[in-house]
Amino acid sequence: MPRGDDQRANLHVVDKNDGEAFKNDGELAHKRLLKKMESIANLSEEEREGLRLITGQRVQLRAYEDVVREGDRPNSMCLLLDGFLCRYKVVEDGNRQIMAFYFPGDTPDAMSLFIDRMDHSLGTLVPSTILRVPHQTMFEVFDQHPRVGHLFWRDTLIDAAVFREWMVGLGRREAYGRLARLLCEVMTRMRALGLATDGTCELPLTQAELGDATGLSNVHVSRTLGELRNDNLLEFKGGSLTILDWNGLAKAADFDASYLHLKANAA
Amino acid sequence: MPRGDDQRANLHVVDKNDGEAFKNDGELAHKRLLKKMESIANLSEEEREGLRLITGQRVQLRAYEDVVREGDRPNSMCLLLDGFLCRYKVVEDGNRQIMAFYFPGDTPDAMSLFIDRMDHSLGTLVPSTILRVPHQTMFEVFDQHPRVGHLFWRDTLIDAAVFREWMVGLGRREAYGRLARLLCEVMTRMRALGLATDGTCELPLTQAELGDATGLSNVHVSRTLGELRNDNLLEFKGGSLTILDWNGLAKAADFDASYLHLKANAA
DNA sequence: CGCCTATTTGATCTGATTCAAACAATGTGG
DNA sequence: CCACATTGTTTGAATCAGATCAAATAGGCG
Repeated sequence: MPRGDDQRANLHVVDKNDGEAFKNDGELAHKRLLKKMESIANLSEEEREGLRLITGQRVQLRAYEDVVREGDRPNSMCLLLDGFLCRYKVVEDGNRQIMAFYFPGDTPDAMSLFIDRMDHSLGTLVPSTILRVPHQTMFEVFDQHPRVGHLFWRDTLIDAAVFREWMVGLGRREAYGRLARLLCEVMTRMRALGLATDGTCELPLTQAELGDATGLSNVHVSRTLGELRNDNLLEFKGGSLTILDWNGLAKAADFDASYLHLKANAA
Repeated sequence: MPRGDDQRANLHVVDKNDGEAFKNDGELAHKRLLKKMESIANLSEEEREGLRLITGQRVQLRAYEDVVREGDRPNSMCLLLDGFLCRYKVVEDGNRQIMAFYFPGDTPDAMSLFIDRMDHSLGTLVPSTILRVPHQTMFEVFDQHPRVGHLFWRDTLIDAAVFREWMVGLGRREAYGRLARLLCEVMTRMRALGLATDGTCELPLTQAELGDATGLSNVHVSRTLGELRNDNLLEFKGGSLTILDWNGLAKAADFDASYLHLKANAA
């Protein structure tokens, strides 16, 4: 990311829920991946076993650091273990468009398995831990367990469905609903990953970043967020989002989670 | 599509180039698919053979007819043989966002292989011919030829890359560049499929449809297109696009085709 | 020719941007 | 522990890109 600082370093720990200690990285990785994949598919025992084979090197990143950058030709795929990532692209006038947010368990650059050169960047928003899984490893797993490949394929397709939904927001919805929608989506996905409690979840974003994601200026985000607050729909401060009135917000957002293609029990 | 009419039925034949007659559907399908896949990957002989196994039922559609509709649970995948499709979603106020255009050789609903329920619709813009390939068939091909599966996976990932590019346009670029970009993309893709000659290709869209794709009103599309014309960058009428000054247009659009991930010889 | 749809052009309005300044919160160094 | 620096948020005023409304014009087609 453009900014190299680390100001908000200790603002944020994504996973407060599980106090358990993990014997090794593999165990945490497996837990995260399992939780994620279970949110989008019913896993067979074979698939679970296949997922267990996905291992790699643990890497700790600071806030506002790039995982991969436009133009890179990565030979590994990242699994987010803890933290918060975004996919973004910077346009010539310096403006930035954030195209997606990623949470623990996500594998946001699975695309690099079949696309050599990154056409955008992926960066952290807070200090984050990732697992770098060699492409080689992934292809071996796919060879042995084609169904696991299909799981990841499904995941990349859902990722694309989210892009489409954002496109509709950017092209055809105004600020109020657009923001409402984004916040509904974040909460829904966080919930599915077990990372939300009582309508509250971590969302360590500045209003400018929210603007980069919704195609709005930071000023207008401030105003619009103010409206949402005024309408008693939500609270958003200190890097944390609380939805006070889910039905109200979902209605304002015209939100229907089906584009996330979550399994019934996860949604 | 909302409109059920067939007004522009004989306005348009996409593939004027090949006068060849095809003994059967399979041959045309194979030709189209090969051309498409060759534009995004270097194919091995095995992959070519695998692609040949992809067969199905030929279906003729009128203009403005849906191939699949939001909410559907298709059990087949469509390969566009001739015509012109778009992916779109309608929002509550009646506005529409077009999310992608598809040309002969594209398989725009490959996603349905791994996503049960359509979260958007896919419709024709002119009379079109598709091949309906049962999911079953596709899975059998993937089983026998995993590399063919990977080709399609790559294709769905490139599709997603195009969504991202459009997102950036919708969120962060103004009308002039946004429109210029779309037209650069269309021309580049058509050229890669061998469906453009001398900077001219078919683009059977109304200005309102162009607006639905760029998130602009038809009125503003008219004005902006006027500017592009005034700047001697292009001509657009009669369902056909001619780019008069590629460098000029690409510059205005800040267009870099790398997000299309075409093979060097195709780009 | 006449109908229908698409395009163009003009006038007005508005959601959102930009510029600017005040204010709040958080972290840093003395 | 306080003062200062930095970054983020809020509010106000001016401006602008694009939408909307409305009417005129142009193209195809039966």
